[in-house]
Amino acid sequence: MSNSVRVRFAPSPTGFLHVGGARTALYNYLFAKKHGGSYILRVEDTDEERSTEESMKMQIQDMTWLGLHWDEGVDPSTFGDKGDNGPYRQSQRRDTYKQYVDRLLESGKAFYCFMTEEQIDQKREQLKAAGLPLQLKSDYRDMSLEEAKAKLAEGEAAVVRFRIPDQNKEYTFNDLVRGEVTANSDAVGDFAIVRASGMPVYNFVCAVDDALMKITHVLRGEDHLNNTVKQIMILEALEMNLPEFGHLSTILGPDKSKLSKRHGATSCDQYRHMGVLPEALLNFIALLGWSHPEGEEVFSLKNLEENFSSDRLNASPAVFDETKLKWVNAMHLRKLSGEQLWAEIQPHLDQAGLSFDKSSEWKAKALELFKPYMELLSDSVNLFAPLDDSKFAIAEEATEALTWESSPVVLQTWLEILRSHGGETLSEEDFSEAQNKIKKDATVKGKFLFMPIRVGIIGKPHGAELKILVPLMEKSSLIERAEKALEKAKSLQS
RNA sequence: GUUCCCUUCGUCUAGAGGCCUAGGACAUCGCCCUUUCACGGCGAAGACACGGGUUCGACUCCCGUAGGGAACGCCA
Repeated sequence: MSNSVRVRFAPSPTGFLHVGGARTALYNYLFAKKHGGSYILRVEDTDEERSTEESMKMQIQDMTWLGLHWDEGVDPSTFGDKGDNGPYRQSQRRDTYKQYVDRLLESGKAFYCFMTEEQIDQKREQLKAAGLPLQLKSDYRDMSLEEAKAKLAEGEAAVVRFRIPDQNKEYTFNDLVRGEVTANSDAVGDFAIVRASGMPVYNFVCAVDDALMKITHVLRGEDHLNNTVKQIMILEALEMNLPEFGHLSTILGPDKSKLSKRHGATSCDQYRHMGVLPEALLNFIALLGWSHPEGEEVFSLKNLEENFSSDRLNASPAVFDETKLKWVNAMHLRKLSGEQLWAEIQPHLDQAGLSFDKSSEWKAKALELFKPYMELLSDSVNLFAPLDDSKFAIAEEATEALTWESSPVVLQTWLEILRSHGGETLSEEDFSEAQNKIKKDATVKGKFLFMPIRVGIIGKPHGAELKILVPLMEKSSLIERAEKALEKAKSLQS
């Protein structure tokens, strides 16, 4: 029944949340929403060396930032358990795993293996030399449990391995994104399910937990495709229910190799700091391997929840194109109200040391003006910098305009108009009038009129429309700037 | 080495045998708007990896080849 759908995202806490992980999380989340099911967050921290509490918290924070909230799993605020199928951190489920390991051991479907690393390496070399698949068949696969336990009692170290069937067996399953996938049992060796330390290994815990947590659909990265057979074997050996599987394509870098750090930013955290909105990131990654039924390119999470379906998932790998991400971000930026946008850019302005003690009307107006120029929230820094008096400077590329013969006159006239102006600020009309007056008095037009004024206002030859920019500025500030530009212009004349 | 997966414009993709003269989006280029830049509007250029089948007909189905990716761990 559709309302019993249960999916999970199961990251291992060994670093930041990668955009690929975020996409897997997103698709699982959407799949649950679409079917009115549950979305579970399980933490796969069985690697005691690499897993850290810190990573888990960062990843949880990133997922929360993205707005991908889960129904069950590690609680995002207390980091305890939320839901009835916990604990949700595999490191806390060792007792549970032990029962299932024992079952396999007792039924002879798993065994203790005492091979040393050297012995295993040697065996692999032999297989390689013979041109055979690198699938290990342990020397201990037929040792009785009693005998093995005796060896254990003597203090010998052993891992537990799953016993691969002797005769080749074919496994096929219907992959949600790839259709029928077939694999043979001889494509895998006697794989380890418990380390010598007693901590079980991924393929085992993953399979067992999916069954125990009643997961119905497993949507995960393509890199797990080959693991699926192992997990099916475990589940069958334990007579547990099999979930359905769906293997998502890999996300590639611009050079078409798997997206990695050398390609630049790969973590959600990095994109957040660059000034990408969570919904924009979600929007963009959703399109990496999935397409909207209506062909829409810009949409909200809500829209995604309503329109997602796994049959529009694409099996081929996709290149992560930052240029398009920025465009998507720009589109989302523009949908925000002035108040919302200001809240988003505030941290970026703070970081750049810009501060504006202005009314919310002023902020909204300024933002309305700057929106079309923004792709990333961090672009606000360059946009707003001209409005911060403490940051005013005549830019290098502005000097040419100041060397024109007519420029000092233009600036002088502009200054006089400002000084004789009554109010504290200039309206758009005031500025238009001013421009016309300068045009007449200084007898200049075109860029000779326009450019020096611009430089006298923002210190740069390019930028937003002055008629909207000027009303955002204090007259006193305009005067000060014009004076600086005039001074510079005069010095350049000689 | 072995196995598995993938292959439509530069990039993301639409396409479930005739609707395809292969559609859209980003990027690129041109024009318009604009006394700057951007936004916006209009337009251009740009792809079915290759070879065999199957079929009246193939981007769509099958088989090979090539290319790319992944897996073969006491990592997940």
